[in-house]
Amino acid sequence: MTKQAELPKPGSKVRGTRSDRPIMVLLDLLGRRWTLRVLWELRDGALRFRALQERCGGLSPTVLNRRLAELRAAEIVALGPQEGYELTGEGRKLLRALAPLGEWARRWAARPD
Amino acid sequence: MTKQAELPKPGSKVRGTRSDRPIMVLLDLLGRRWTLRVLWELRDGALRFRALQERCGGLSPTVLNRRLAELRAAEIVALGPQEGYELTGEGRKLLRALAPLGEWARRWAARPD
DNA sequence: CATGATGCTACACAAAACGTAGCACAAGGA
DNA sequence: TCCTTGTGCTACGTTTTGTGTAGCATCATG
Repeated sequence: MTKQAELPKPGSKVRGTRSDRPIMVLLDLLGRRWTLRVLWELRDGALRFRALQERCGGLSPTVLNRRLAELRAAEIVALGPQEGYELTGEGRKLLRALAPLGEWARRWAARPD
Repeated sequence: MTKQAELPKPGSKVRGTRSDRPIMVLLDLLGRRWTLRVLWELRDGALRFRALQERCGGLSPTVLNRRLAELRAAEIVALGPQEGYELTGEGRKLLRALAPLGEWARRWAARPD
């Protein structure tokens, strides 16, 4: 066993944060490098470790593994033995809550500079 | 003038990402440490530099300044001379797109472990 | 001309992420 | 049996990013 994934959970102090409000915990978790991207890439179904890594532009396995451990500890992502990494029920809800970002990003990218 | 804020914009390659799709650019921007938190803290109105710093648990001015530069370059945040840092019109829309997170986080924190 | 508030920078140190290599295990085929 | 392929994952040296503290320049106020 290696080091336990540092799952931010209410009650424990969060990286640089004194608050234990759920939203802070969540923002901390999602604010780590690649986390949002990983979730996004899982939106259409399960992916195996290496496939996920490739989708994310070949990020280092070190970080991918850590992010996956965190997301699994948070019960947002699960590893199915056949299917690979996939969103849990809650994970899918989270992604749905994140969905408006796609629309916003498209308009944002088209802004006149 | 110091180093230009590395504004991810479509067309430029994004940190570790070869894609120029707007959503990737956005996920990269929001996935930097403290970015989501800073936006969240600005949800109720403008804050001055030091106030914002304190709200974020006293993060270092170095990083806060960099994040603010990025968000200003992205036209998500603006600095009003009297009011302080505040969300732009687009910024407010982005935060509205992010709003469901609060609800999700509350249910998520209450999950039975 | 002090005082306090503003935004911001410098710098030495620590933590996080990167890139590459490779391990242990299991399944499939020769 | 041995070879290959794919699985998730770890080691380790380098680079990038963030931290913590100090302090600067500017401006308004007393």
